[in-house]
Amino acid sequence: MAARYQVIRDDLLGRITSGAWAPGAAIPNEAALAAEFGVTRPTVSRALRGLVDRGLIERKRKAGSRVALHRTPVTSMRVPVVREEIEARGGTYSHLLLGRDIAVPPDSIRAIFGLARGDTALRLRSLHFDNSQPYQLEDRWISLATLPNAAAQDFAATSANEWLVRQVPYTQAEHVLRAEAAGAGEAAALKVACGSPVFVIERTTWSDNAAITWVRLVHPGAGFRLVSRDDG
Amino acid sequence: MAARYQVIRDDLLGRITSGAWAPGAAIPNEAALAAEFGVTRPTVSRALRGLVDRGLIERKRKAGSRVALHRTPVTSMRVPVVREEIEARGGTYSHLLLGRDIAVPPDSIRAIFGLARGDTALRLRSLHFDNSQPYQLEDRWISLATLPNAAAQDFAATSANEWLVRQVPYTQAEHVLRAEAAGAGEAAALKVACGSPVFVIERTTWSDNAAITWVRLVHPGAGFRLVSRDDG
DNA sequence: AAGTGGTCTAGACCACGGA
DNA sequence: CCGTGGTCTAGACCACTTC
Repeated sequence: MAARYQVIRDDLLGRITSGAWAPGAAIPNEAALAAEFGVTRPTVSRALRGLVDRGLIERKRKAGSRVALHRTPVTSMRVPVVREEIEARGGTYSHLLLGRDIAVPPDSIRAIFGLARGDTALRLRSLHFDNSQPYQLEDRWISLATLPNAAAQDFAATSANEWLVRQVPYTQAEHVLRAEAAGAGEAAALKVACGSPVFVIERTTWSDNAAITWVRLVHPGAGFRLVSRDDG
Repeated sequence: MAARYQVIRDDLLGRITSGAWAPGAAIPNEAALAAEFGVTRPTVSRALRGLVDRGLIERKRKAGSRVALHRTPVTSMRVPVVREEIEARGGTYSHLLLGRDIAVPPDSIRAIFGLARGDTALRLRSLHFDNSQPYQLEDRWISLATLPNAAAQDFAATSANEWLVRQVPYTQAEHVLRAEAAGAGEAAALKVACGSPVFVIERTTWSDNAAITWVRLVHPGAGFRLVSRDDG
């Protein structure tokens, strides 16, 4: 069932977590481990690569391998697609297109999209509902330089996010997470008190170094949590 | 410089992002790609594995490989170590131990630690400063069942987090991120208005399925953002 | 100079799962 | 059944880094 490189990886993982190999300690070289486990060196190499990917060990040629001193606390985070997130909970998803226009974006967006002064982009504002309750307020800019055919698309039926992922697989993304006080407009749309805490996600998405879209997602603070789970 | 498997991986990545291979489309099998690039099959396999890890393609035996339809929006998130985060910005880090006692934890913590009713754990409350400004309020429980020697440790000098990562490399972690309104005590400690938005991180850490610690980190909303960057 | 990890080959066996 | 991906071997060459 389990591949040999996985068995070896987990075995070595156990030596680290059990403390048998303390942080900073040297690890036998690949040849020695290959002999110990009765496999060839490439197999050991693959097992060790898994530990490097998790930030558990550090390797240098000639110097050898060591248990990492400072674990880089990197976890994988899943920023949910609204529809899937809601339907996974058994809720009913719907959304409403609040506004759609082609306009000159603010300088911050302009810089991200690499637009010249006066260039325009597509702006969409919409509201997502979970069982008719406001769940997320979305303010999105789409680069028409990268996706000219977005101008012809009607986003009333399919949401912008669903349309976009179908168009271009993204290669890079950046998320900024913040807690803010709800502004007047946001509070009204989300039906919360003005000034109450909201969870804000700002996501910029690139495909092959070309910016596709920038979006600001606002959740009512009380009704939203982002969970990330990082398995060894 | 670049390894052949990397060159092949990036070449295939380009075919996907350029749209030459649309989402859902079939990819030539490993043998065909090996012939095309003039390498052996294991090298192609490694290149494709990189694309699977990024969620760009899906593979099934016999059925072959396809460009993924639904990109799983998984990004890696770096939850910063306070000291490093502050010092990286050129700030001066300091921290203050507000309280330390051995007590019976609330049921939620008890369940995570797997403790019997009435069992105790170590509780630490501390405040972290960036240039003498409150940066983060920390409320932590440490399982004495897993780490009995924590009871003998003085956490005034080294912060709990720094001590812990030196003790046990963790293998699993779960983060819950939320926006909340500051409570009275929190607001006072962080020097913000009561009810103003705060960014809350709750992290549970396990080593080899044994819970190590649970911590609640509260940041003033205006002064904190979490950035995650996912490179292709 | 020499040890270590990084990669690649040529060939092989096998498990899975669609037809 | 049998094509496909998943893995492993035995051996090799090379790049990097410390000695």
